[in-house]
Amino acid sequence: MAPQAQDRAGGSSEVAAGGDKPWHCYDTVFLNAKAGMSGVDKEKVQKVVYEMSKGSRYFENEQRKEAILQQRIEKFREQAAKISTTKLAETKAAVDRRILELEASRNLDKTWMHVDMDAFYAAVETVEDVSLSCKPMAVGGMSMICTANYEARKFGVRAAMPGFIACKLCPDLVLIKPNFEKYTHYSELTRQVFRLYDKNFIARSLDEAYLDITEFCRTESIAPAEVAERLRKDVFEKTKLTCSAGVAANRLLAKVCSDINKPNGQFVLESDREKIMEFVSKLPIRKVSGIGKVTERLLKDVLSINMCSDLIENRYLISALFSTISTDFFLSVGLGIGASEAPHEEQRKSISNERTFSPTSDANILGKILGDLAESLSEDMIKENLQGRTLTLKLKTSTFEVRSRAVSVQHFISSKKEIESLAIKLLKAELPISLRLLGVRVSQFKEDDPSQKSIASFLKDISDAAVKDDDLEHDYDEQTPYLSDTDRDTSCKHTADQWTQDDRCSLCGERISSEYPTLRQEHEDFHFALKIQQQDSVNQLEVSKRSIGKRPAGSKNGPPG
DNA sequence: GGGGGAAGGACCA
DNA sequence: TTCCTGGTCCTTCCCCC
Repeated sequence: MAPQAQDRAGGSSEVAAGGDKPWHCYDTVFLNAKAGMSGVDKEKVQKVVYEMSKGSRYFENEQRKEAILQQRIEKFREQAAKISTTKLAETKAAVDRRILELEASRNLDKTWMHVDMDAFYAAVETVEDVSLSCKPMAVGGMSMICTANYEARKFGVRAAMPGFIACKLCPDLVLIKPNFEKYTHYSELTRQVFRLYDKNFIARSLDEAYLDITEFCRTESIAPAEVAERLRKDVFEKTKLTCSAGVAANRLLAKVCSDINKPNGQFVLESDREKIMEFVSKLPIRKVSGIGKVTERLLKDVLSINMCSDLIENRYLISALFSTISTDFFLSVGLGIGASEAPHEEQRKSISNERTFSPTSDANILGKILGDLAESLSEDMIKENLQGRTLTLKLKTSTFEVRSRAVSVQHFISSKKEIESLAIKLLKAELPISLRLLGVRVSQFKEDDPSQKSIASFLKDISDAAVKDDDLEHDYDEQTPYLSDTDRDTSCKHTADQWTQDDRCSLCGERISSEYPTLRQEHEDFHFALKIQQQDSVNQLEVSKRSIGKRPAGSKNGPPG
């Protein structure tokens, strides 16, 4: 897994330098060449992108980020200059030991293939409308392009580029609206082929997958190169789409290899340590998945690292400057070591929904958008049977600054009302504000699904939890900011029909917020269960009720007990 | 000082 | 006139114990 975050940024110090070619200062991700863009007039593209962008709020924000990056680079340089020879000597032993450990973990017995469909969305559109085949075409809209065909790439048009800039670069560009149902259908056709080679293949997106072809090569007694050719032929016959493949001893290298002879090509890297080290010595760091624009700048500008082998040459400085996780990643890349075992089944960690709109500071409009987002997120969560206890509100200001605000509750939420109510609370704390994007995300999922349980097991669970932890008073985390005491839900020991209009229990006077219907529902479910379990003693049930909304026994996701 | 939540950011397709 | 969306992981900061 790639390390990310702040300590992996970098920079060339031309930010607002100006000069007679000011566009050289403006570095965006879509100036990075992709397959099919080798003959592009980079100078012209850079100039057009700069001219179209300068002065905009987006551009100003990019400059702000660039300035921050520069500061980080300077800080790193200062730190690097301060590292004494004594400190480096101390680092040396640990780093060399780590390299030996990584070498010991190198596995050359596996054969991985990375398959990448060529300009997938654009290719699907062309299969369905052959007249597009010789025209420059991109899938996307005026604000953003998802992918461009190879004709369009000749003009410098590529994914992640705004459509209006693409149209300036290529006035004859045909823009097609994305149709994800269509792409999903074709993706499934490719996956039917992948399954024949590795039934446990790892799908990374609609157009990419990793296949462990070790067994296939062995049982069929054929070389990996032949397997790749056969698979690509099968995919084409099934879909009329071309793909590229990379074969290597691990997924990190296989991914790099699939890009080498793109489009409609393949590259096999022999599973031999010497060959791998030679390959890595000529591999620019930016080609590695996990090293993006910022990390590349940091490594280049601070340590003059350009090729992956430079990571090993600079290993002591890297170790002294970066975190253990980052250092481990860089050393692995430098040695050409990557994951070669099948990964554990990955579980979703969060689910979200966001929307960009014309900048507005109208609280009513923002509230309406939040309501729509909450509704669609709730639908997605219900479809996937998910409930979570942390809600994060994402905001992008009209000046493109991104912020997030989060709140955790002690019960699990999934309904529109709960999501909306928490999101509105977080938004209110930010007003007045002018925004161009709002997003809602729910995380910290329930580990097991209570809807699958019988009422009896539900009762048993809450009863078990109660005897482990019986001092719950409030439904919110004690430390949660943004919420006053009056916002806190309070558990109650009485029956559902004793709630008054203002959600206060008529017997004990404690308050339950009407804004958290799940808790309320749980309460009512509990009393419903109470009626059908009349043989249980009142005492036992009161204990059970007090634990509703708390961490299930043994759960890692709950708040501290 | 360690654990955990919140915030921000890098990166990927 | 128009610079996305949805997801993961990492780091830093801060609070609490």
